[in-house]
Amino acid sequence: MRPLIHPDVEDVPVEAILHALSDPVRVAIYADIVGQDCSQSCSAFLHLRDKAIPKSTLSQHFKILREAGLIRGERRGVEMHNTSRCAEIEQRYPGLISTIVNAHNIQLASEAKAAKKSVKKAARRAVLAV
Amino acid sequence: MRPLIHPDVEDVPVEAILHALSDPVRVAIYADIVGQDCSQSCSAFLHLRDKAIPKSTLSQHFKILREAGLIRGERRGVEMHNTSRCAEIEQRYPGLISTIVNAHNIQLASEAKAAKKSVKKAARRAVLAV
DNA sequence: TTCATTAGTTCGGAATTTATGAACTATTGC
DNA sequence: GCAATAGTTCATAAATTCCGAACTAATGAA
Repeated sequence: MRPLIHPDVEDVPVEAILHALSDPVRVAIYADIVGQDCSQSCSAFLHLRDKAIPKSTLSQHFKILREAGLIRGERRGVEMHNTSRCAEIEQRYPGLISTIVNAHNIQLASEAKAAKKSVKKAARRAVLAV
Repeated sequence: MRPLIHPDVEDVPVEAILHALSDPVRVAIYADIVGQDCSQSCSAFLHLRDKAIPKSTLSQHFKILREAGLIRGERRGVEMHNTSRCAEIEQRYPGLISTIVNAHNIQLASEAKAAKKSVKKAARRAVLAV
């Protein structure tokens, strides 16, 4: 097995970072890792496993996040420990990570709101249908 | 010819914005359009035409930027007038556009520096080779 | 040690996306 | 009308991404 690649943040073009975070599964994973304040983490993917994302795909996603300099992965025995490298990126591209994660959270919030509304609408329809 | 699509910013997921800006040609175009303060613009692409980017490809790039809600395109006679929709995006995702454009500029600056260095190195090599 | 289990990677081909030349549309000016 | 210009669309070639199957590497139990 090849060793994991962790590029110097200086060598990562912004496009690579944006590309890494332009996938819904990857932003979700990344926001999750950043969210738990760079501390513990067994693998942010257990709750994604349910969503039927095959592990080979997840492995690729983690690789892309790693090679965009976004996360650091360390083998801990049989499993992987992933931590965010936000401090390093902050140094090179100030504000980038926090605004993106923030935007992602805004989106999650508005999705949740929309879902609630559509439930209400469905309920209203159900009432009208009686 | 189909009419141009300009989605409501509310309907654009962050991923679409990040994806649109994860291409070197597109960030360059977009940074350029944002750069000229949402005012004039004939088409930010004249200087890219030199770089041998075919016009069908450029057309696609503009389409992707438009459909990510990043720019507004208006036909003005035979040509296109493109303006940034940064104010609308700022409202929904505060700071997102400015930090990304900023990061892009930081990268351009460091690339310019690296290029200068490598010129100096080449010059040094040339001297040593005499 | 050997076997089984768990976590993750790698490989290869299918599915999807992107790039681009050629043909087309729409507008302007002659 | 015709020619020129700016941009779009279409079809297909090229590049990416997805994902199942096979593999590796570490752990624990027998």
